[in-house]
Amino acid sequence: MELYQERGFDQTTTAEIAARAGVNERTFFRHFPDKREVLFDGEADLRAALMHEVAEAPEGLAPLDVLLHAFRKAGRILEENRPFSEPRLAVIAVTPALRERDLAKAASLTEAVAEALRRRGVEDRLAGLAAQTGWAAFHHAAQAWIDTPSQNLDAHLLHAFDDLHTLAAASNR
Amino acid sequence: MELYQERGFDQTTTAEIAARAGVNERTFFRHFPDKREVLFDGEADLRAALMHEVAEAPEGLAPLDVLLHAFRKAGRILEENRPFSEPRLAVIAVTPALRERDLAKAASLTEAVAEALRRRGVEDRLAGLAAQTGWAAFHHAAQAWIDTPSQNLDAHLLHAFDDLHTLAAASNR
DNA sequence: TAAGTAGCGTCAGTGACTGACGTCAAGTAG
DNA sequence: CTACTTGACGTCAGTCACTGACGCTACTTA
Repeated sequence: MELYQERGFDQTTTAEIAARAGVNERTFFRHFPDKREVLFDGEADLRAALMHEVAEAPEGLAPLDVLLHAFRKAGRILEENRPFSEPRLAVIAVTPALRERDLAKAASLTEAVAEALRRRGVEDRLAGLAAQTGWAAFHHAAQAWIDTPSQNLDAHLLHAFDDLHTLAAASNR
Repeated sequence: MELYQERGFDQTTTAEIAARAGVNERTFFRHFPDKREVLFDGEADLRAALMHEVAEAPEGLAPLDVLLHAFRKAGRILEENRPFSEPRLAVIAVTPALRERDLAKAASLTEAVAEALRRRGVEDRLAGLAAQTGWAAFHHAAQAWIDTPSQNLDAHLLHAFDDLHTLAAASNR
C-alpha cells in the first residue's frame, strides 16, 4: 500500500514491493498469485459474511429483502475498515488494471450470493437476477457512501433499495 | 480466433498470432493495445447502437422501459453476429483474464447507458442504478439466450424484465 | 519533384511471472 | 539424541507481454 500510494500501482515493481517487505521477489509470488491480488485479500471475509447473512436472514422474506438484510449486516465490515478501505479504493479507482480485478471480484461475490439465495429455495433463474440487481443497489450505495460520508452506509442502502422500487413501479411492463 | 480455439488463449503467444496474420509481432501491438483486446473489437458498435437507441426511444417511457426498448433493438446486433459471437463467448468463458476484460467492458457500457439516460432527463442517481439494473437483466437474458437458443433474444429480454418486476413487487420495502 | 506521412520491420530493452533446485530451521518419529 | 520430513525461503534461468527508438518504403500532397 505504501508503494502503491507513493508511486502509483503501475510504477511499482514487484521487486520493490518484495524489497520493502524484506523478502525475495520469488517469495512475493509465493504469497500472492499476482501483483494485483495484494489489494484483494479481505475478499474471503466479505464473502463468508455475505453468505452467512443470506443464510441466516429471517424466513419468509422476499429475495430482495433478504439481500437488503444481508448487505446491511455485512456492510459493517466495510464501515469498520474504513481507514483501510479508503486509500485502497482510491488506488483502485485510478488504475484500470485494478478496476478490472475489482469487477471480477464483485462478479464472483454476486455469484456466491446467488448460490446462497438458491440454497434458501429461491428459484434458479430468479436467484441470479436478484443477486445481480441487489448487488447493483449495494454497489450504488457503497459509492454514495464514499462520496457522501455524512450519511452512514445503512441509510444509503435503504435509499438505493427504495430507488429500485421506484424504478420498477414506474415501469409498465 | 483460430489460434485461441486451437490452443486456448493462454497457450497462444502474440508472436504466433502475428505470424498467422502474416505480420510482425510489433505490428500486432500497433493494431491492438494488448492481447486481450482482439476479442473486444466490436464493442464500439454495440456502444453506439445502445446510446442511439436510448436517445431515440419514445418519449414518456419510464427509465427501465427505455432500456428494454434499447436492448431489444441493439440485441439484433448480437443475433446477427451469432456465428461469430458463439465461439468468442466460449473462449471468454473459459479464460479468467478474458472474463475480467469482459466485465470491464460491460461496466464501461453500463456507464455509457447511464449517461444516455441522463441526457434524456432521468435523474442522476436513478440513471446509474437503472443502467446497472437494466444491464443485469440484459446480461441475464443474453446468458439464457446462449443456453436456450430455442427462444430468441427478444423473448428472453421480455422474460428477464418481467422477472425484475416480480422481484420488486414481492419485496416489502 | 521534394517533402511529408503512414504503416511496417528490427532491435534492444523492462518487468511480471514460472519452474527447478538448493538451503536451512523447526518439528517428529524412532 | 539422531535421522527424516516438511515448509518457508533464496537463487537462477527462462518465457512472454509489451514498449521505445530507429530506419525503410510506398504513397500523398503541395
